[in-house]
Amino acid sequence: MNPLYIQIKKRITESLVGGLWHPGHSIPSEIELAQSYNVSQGTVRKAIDELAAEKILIRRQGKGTFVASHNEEHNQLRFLRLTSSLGDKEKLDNKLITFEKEKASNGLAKILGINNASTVVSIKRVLTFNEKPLILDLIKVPAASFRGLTPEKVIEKKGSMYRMYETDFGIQMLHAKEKIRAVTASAEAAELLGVSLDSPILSVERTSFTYDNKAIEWRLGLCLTENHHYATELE
Amino acid sequence: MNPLYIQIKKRITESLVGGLWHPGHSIPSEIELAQSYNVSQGTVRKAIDELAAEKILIRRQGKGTFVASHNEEHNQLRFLRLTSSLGDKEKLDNKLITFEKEKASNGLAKILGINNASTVVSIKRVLTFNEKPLILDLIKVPAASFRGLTPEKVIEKKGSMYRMYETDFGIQMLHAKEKIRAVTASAEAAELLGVSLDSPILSVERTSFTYDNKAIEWRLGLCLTENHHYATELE
DNA sequence: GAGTGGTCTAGACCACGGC
DNA sequence: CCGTGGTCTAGACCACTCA
Repeated sequence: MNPLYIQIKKRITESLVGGLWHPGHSIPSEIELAQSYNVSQGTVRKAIDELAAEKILIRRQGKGTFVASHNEEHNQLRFLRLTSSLGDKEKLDNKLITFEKEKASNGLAKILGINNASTVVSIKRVLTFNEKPLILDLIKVPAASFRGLTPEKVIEKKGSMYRMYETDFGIQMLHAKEKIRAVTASAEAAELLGVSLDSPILSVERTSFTYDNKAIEWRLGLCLTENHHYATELE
Repeated sequence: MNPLYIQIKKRITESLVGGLWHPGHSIPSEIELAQSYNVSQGTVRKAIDELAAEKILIRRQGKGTFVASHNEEHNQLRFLRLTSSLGDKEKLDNKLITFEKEKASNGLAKILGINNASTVVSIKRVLTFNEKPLILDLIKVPAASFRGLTPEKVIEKKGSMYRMYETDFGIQMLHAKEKIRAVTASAEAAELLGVSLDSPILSVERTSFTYDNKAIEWRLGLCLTENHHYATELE
């Protein structure tokens, strides 16, 4: 049998997945949870500690424990690791290129955990910083999970896809895996990013996950790294 | 005043830095530490919990708590994020190109936290996988911290620089920051890696740190990513 | 002042490793 | 069997937030 605090953690996660508690709002206090689960406060505390470490919950002394939300300004770019090498502040913008529905390839279906040839929404866009194109994104999400996703919504949200997923579809991005390569610009990428053919491009392939490691989005980002770099930390 | 467990954590870290306990060996049991620090076992436990989360200590139920070591086989490549896209097992090898001592530039001195124009050891090498060149590394470390570092040592250790730092110089790599870019192959890189001029190359600039965030090594890795990718996780 | 999370303690019992 | 870390509990007190 699993340790008690792991079971409590699971039950809390289930309440989160089930939508019992909502992002940005508080969950019951440790004492209340301890009573309703019939365990000691210390056990609830340990369960919440882990969820807080995973950034799924946020503790605030004196106020309570809250469901993490990515709506706040400073969280907008939580998953955007590309930063200016000069350290200047930049104005982010979003230009939609295409918005289509299509059948998922076998590989994509496997990654997203959906049936072969299920419908996916395919979005192509260019992110600009200070009016200059920097990233060409190709994004694919299961249509079934995002009914009502329209080109207008993508444009309206100005590039904050993950924020839109949360507010409009109740789907939260919790973590992601990336594969990074150096490639040369294709004809399309060269044109959309405004560089010459065969310029070096940083290719970032990302699969994003929500609760319980359920894949929810696949995307390929092609980034210019002349004045920017991808920052990461090894531990 | 800091919480007690933070103070205990600091005292444990000091013992590690001071070399009182050695990598791979066990530290005193929680009960002994609690007695010698005059705190409860729970407080020591919380301090060790954090150090274990940072992979500085390793707990083993029934055996004790050990100082993390990177000598084990499976830890060899802890900081090598480049993996084969095909998933095959590969034979790693190491070819030393140049080994020189030089004066640190101002930028490098600042990164490494040493005086301007201090002497650094500069190493250039090529890492091969299955006999094929894959990474061109340029490594710079403060000469003062690595007295006795010779070309022979680099060759002998077959690419495990961090292992050598630990066993031969008592310096442990704990974490690192990286900046990643896509660039084109210089004439030198093209020749050493066996690709054509202007091929796309993944540039990985790394600064590595030991205890207390002290920088200890700077390196630039130029990687071929035709059949490999750099893997990372966002959380 | 009431309620929240944060720290600290003391003690009980469990699970694992090695003698 | 003993000693280790791992879990769980109960209770005390502190620090912070807000009415």
